[in-house]
Amino acid sequence: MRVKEALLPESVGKKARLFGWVRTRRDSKAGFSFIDLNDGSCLKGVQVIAEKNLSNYEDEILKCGIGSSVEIVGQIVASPAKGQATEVKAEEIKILGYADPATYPLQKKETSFEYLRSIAHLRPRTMTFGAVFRIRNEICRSIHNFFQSQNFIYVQTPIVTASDCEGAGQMFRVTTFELDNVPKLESGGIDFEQDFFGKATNLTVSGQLEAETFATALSNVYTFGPTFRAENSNTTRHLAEFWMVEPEVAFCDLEGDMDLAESFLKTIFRDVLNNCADDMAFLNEKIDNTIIGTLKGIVESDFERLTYTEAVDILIASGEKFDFPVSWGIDLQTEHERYLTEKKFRKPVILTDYPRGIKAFYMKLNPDGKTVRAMDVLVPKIGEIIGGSQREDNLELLEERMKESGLNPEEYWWYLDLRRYGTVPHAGFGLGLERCVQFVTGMSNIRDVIPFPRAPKSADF
RNA sequence: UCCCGAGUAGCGCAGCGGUAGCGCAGGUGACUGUUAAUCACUUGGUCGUAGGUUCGAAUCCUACCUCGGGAGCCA
Repeated sequence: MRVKEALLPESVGKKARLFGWVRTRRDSKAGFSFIDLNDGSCLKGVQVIAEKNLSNYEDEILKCGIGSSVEIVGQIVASPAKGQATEVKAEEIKILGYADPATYPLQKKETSFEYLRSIAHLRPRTMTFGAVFRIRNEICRSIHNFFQSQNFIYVQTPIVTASDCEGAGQMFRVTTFELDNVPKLESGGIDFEQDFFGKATNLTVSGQLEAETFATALSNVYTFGPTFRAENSNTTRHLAEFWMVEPEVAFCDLEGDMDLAESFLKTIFRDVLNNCADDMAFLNEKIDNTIIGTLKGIVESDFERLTYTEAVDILIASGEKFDFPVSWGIDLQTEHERYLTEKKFRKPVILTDYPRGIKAFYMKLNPDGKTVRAMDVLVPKIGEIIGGSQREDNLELLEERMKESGLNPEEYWWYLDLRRYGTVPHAGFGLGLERCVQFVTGMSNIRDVIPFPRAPKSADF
């Protein structure tokens, strides 16, 4: 039985065999101890009563402190004291593994997230991280449910890619070369033909282009996997390795894309509110007392939708003093996005139709020739949580945009084939999983919502 | 990468030119159907690293390292 079940009032009267870790132990001279047992199945631990008539009470139970792992067999009874409905009257307690209280890094007291990052192998045992990672799991389940229930096909796109540029950021090189002896061409360049794949390869920065190939065959698809960016970003919302969800939908325009993104986020938030109530209540109390209210508000209202041009007009007319002045054509700064989401509208905002010059080559050109059918979903505090677009489905325009972006269309022959043979309007977006978890949980640093964060100068564990 | 800020006991912090302190954790004892239990006593630190200024540096200066916050890049 898991602790979660042992806590239910209807479990009273049942016999239980529980496994878990000791959170705290309180001894009573009256001849028994309270053991707070947690197994990660839920936020709370179950209170175990260990009486001194247990054969190993003196020499084992009184020595098992915080962090020790135990197996407990006992009867679930109604608790006579406040604080819990049930407790376990132990009949047998086996110590599976001691944790020396003098050196065990976790304490009963709250510990800084900064320090917990340095013991990332133990931090899942804390209340906060347990809650965060149960919620992260619920979000992942919700993501799959959302797409599967609408007959999207889950496609696994490659992690190693030979596209030398997918339009997004610095990439990690993948090679089997000995770095102190890299084969060179006579011209002095690197001879990638001798490398493992016979060409230069990198870790993927996005599965989108590959997902498009499946969308133009299976209609509705999504990817969900790790993504890598070698940017030297040192912020609370960037990682070098993160997880991204990328739906791609054929026969869909930007409006359909926005509708999908909005119902997608609402579904995730609703599922978390419904299925992680205890964990959310805990985080709402300890981390950020606005998260539950914010999520409920979002689920019940419509996202604000406006064009980039309208947003620029609003920002100019706002009278706010921005560090970066606003004018049509600039990329919006964090301060501008925050004004829109946190001050002006106080809810998620979808911005569309950005200037072509600041967006990726694959986004569909509007008839005005100046803007593209892009959309960014912005949320308070986090900023961009989803970035998407309707894709350029016109062969000539796409080739033109590639050249404009300094890309060689020949290297993307397979991508262009999708427009050459039976092209269709299609659209999609990318959701940064960790940013979503951050937004939902209120955790301020993205490194605290992924089990083992990878960031510049940081790849421990 | 840029701009700030911080590195002092296992953890959280104070001290900011004159012989290193508090809370929590750990240890010992008392007390108790307890809830981050409580109370008393107690162990524990070449003050991030390397230089420099000074009679004297945790404290002032320089460089470096690491961490945090903000910015850029983005998800």
